[in-house]
Amino acid sequence: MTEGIERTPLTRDFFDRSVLEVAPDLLGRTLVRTTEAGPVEVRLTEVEAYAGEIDPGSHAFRGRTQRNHAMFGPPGHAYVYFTYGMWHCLNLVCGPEGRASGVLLRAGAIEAGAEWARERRLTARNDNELAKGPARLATALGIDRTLNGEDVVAGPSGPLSVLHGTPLPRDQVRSGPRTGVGGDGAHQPWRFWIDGDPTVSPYRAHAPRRRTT
DNA sequence: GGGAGGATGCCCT
DNA sequence: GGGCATCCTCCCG
Repeated sequence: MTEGIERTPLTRDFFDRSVLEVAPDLLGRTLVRTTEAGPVEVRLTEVEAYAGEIDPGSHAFRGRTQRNHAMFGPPGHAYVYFTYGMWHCLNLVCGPEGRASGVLLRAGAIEAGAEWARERRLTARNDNELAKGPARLATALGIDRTLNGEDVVAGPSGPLSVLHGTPLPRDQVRSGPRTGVGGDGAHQPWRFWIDGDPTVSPYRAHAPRRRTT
């Protein structure tokens, strides 16, 4: 049982950088969610960068609103949103403060507390599917809007924190277009994932929804 | 394994 | 009232 740097939290400075630096650097890091049920740990395998008010794909593109205000706050905090009437997704706010940039956590591998994750993700056919997709990741970790604005670098005793995890060789990082982003933001290669990892979610290009009667 | 379509509620215009 | 940084089921191969 080695107590090395792997188990120490990331610092505020880690997040106080450009989102395009932070996003790939989050791969391989450990996200810890602590509830009364027990802690669940996930090793991040897929993320997407959202560059705030200059990014047509970002929730902050049209400025500050009641929903997205957490993105405009200091880096190292959570931005949790509710979507499609059913799902939550988790972002980590990056610097500098006021730019409203953030990283969407899209997928990961459950490394501890899998029994709690399985209880929340009854439709998962195997453990690779527990956190394969942003809403699945949030569900597996029991994340909802009560965590919006939560400090994730305050320390491992909080409800949500990010640890150093295992360093990832740079040549294992791949990048490509973001999933589900259309319009002017569609072609930016701001999705990052670990090459060949079985927990990375399938890529789906943005498709406009057809009208339903 | 993959494409189509429905679910479902909140936010913003 | 339209659209959503999605997921699940059904159906086809």
